[in-house]
Amino acid sequence: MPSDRAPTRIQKKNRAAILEAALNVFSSHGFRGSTVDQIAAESGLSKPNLLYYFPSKEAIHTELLSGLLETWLAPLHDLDENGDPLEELLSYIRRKLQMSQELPRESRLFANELVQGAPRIHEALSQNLKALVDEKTTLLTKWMNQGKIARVHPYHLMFSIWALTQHYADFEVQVRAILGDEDPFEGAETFVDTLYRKLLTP
Amino acid sequence: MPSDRAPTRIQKKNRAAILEAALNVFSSHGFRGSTVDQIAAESGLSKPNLLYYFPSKEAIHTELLSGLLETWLAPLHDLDENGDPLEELLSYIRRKLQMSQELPRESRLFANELVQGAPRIHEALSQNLKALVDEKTTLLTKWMNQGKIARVHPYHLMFSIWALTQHYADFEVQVRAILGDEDPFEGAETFVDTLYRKLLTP
DNA sequence: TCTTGATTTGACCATCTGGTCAAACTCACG
DNA sequence: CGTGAGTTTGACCAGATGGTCAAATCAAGA
Repeated sequence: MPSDRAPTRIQKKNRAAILEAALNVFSSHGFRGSTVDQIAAESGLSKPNLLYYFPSKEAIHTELLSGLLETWLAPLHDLDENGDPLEELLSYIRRKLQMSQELPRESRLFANELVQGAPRIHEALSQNLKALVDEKTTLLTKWMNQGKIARVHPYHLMFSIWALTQHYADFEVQVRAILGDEDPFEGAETFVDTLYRKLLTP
Repeated sequence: MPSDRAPTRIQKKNRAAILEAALNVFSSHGFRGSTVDQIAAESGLSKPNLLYYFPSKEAIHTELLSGLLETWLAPLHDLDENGDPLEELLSYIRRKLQMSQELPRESRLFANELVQGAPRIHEALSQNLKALVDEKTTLLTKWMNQGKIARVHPYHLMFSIWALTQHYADFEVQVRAILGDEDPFEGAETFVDTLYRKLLTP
């Protein structure tokens, strides 16, 4: 086990390789469906060597999730009280859609965890996420009261944005099976933009 | 193994019990995360007895999925060419939402499979589902051309309906973590109704 | 009631899987 | 270049898991 001193060059490289490999494996097979051997192979390390850097499979998974949570919530964090309400929301939605396109593995990592009842991130949901969402829905309600955007249920508005944007990453196989060669994200951007403009224009 | 004669009373009862148990287990842990022992315990049978009725874990899973696919696609099948376009769509959406509420296990069973790349139902997606969707999107396009509903990308309209309605079943933990005691489906119905009325009213 | 096919089970097996460990090897630095 | 900390690995282990099988039990019709 690496000591608690500053990480060496090799430690940095190998820990990064492991997390990258784990993201691939966990996001495509879920926690239980992934094996340490798979992650080891994918990262180019032997299994004992991998377990020299992380104490357990669970530890890798936990570190991945908590490390990515911040990235995952950043767009919502950035929803700006001082911007134009409709444009702020549309830009949030566009960023979420972009994340589905550029970080589909991350999306599926969380999707896997959530669909199975979130046994390992239940706390983060009802603490961090809940607090952030409450803060932002308060802002949304304010905008609605000011007549800046149409009045809809703010929590369900949130859910709809997550559902719509993450769908393209989480259920990518299905989307591709239907669309064939058509690029999913091209049509998606226009579609969601239209949808939320119509929904939210007062 | 039961012969290929007409199933006995016991066969019917036990096969049903196994499929019911398997739905519970597979939908909450995914295929790989579920064990034959779990399904056996849940169905009240011993493991060898369970394997007397189904040749393998995989066979149970396959039968579940293919058995439920029809139920799952029924609401879309029922989209009626001769009804009022907007009302037909809204009623489809309401039915999908109701299925999320009443059959969340079924929804999560498919979600688990899809998020992991649909290794076991890829064919059904690009055959049955694709054909049905193509048929119905043709109808949607016709309605759009007739000016009965607003013109949007029909495939993405479909995706949005699936994403929005199934979200409440698939990511139920998250929804509940945010909503607290509030009933998800009460707000959801009003929300999606408003949303699709605004989107689709020409 | 007797017989025969259907049903059930305890014991068992091979393989997979997460994890350990001692020994070997490598690297950076004095 | 020598040395000690850091790194790597082959061999191994215990428990979990999917699946088998022969023997025992049960149920329904002749």
